[in-house]
Amino acid sequence: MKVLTKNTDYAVRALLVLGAHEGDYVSAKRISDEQGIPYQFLRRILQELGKHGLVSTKEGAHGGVMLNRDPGSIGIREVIEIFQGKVELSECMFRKQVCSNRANCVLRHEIMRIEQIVNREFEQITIGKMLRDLKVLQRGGAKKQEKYEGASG
Amino acid sequence: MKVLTKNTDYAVRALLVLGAHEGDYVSAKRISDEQGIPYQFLRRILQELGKHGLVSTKEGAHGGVMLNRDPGSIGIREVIEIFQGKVELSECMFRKQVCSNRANCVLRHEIMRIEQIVNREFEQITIGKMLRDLKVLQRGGAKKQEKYEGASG
DNA sequence: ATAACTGATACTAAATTGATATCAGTAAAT
DNA sequence: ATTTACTGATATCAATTTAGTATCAGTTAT
Repeated sequence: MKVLTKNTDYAVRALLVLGAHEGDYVSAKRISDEQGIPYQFLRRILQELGKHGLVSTKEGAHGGVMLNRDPGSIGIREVIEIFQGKVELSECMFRKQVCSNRANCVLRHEIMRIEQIVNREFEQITIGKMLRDLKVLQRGGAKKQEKYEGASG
Repeated sequence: MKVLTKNTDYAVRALLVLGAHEGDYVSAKRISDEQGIPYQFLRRILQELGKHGLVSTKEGAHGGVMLNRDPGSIGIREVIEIFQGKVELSECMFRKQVCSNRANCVLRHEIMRIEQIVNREFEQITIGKMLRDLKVLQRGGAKKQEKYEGASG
């Protein structure tokens, strides 16, 4: 059971790159190369992020994509919702006979409680927070490296 | 984004029915009818639950399926893992260049922390707990009804 | 004019999900 | 012993989702 799809995965990685170059337009090509994300796939993802206002774009040569929001305001939850829809555990796991009184369904409450926890947690992981963590890693890391240009798995 | 599939949904509902008839063999047909679950689909689900030791089965006339464990020991997490595999947010969202130092990856830590929260929560919702909640509902509910034999949505 | 870009779609392959169908075997009731 | 009510084990299928590719048109810096 994989919770996050490639869409979301790639989007987050792209946002991290953009966050590391705030104020600059970065081309899809470059992000694709640096992150090893299939180019055309990434293109669509970036366009989607654009439609949702997370990034702004500039056409033509020297164009590209630029982060349009404070990295700290972009939580994983938002990205997930763009590409995978709202997190729902089940339409209603108990909509059938087991739970006849849907309105008061205690169990449904239980499920929704977890949904809220998950959403809150996802919301608290922001691009900004991730960038800070990455910087700590890079400063404290064993071997020095160019920004995102290393090649390791 | 739906977290729980029909497999899991149906399995939980079946386990609830079985939990309400502890010690008795209940046929797939009956569960299917009572819960509105497609018969053949349910059959496979019950067989799977059998293979994992959650239920025991009895062939032939008057046979069926019986709960093989204490309802309180069966958490949703276990059911999810049987039908959807372990809950993983992503193989490793940051396995590529963004996170070069995989072993110490702080972000991965963050993701795994959420995974643990989700798993813990799912684990704490047990068939036993659900059954208790259902009984409270039924005692306190507006209209009386036969055990699971009503028909409402 | 050309190279380096984005916008917008159309398309495809593979995997997953939900569901159905079939045949064989077992056990209780008659 | 035959019928009826069951499970065991698979095979098959359609729809949807996921991941990825391809194409054409338009924009901008040089």
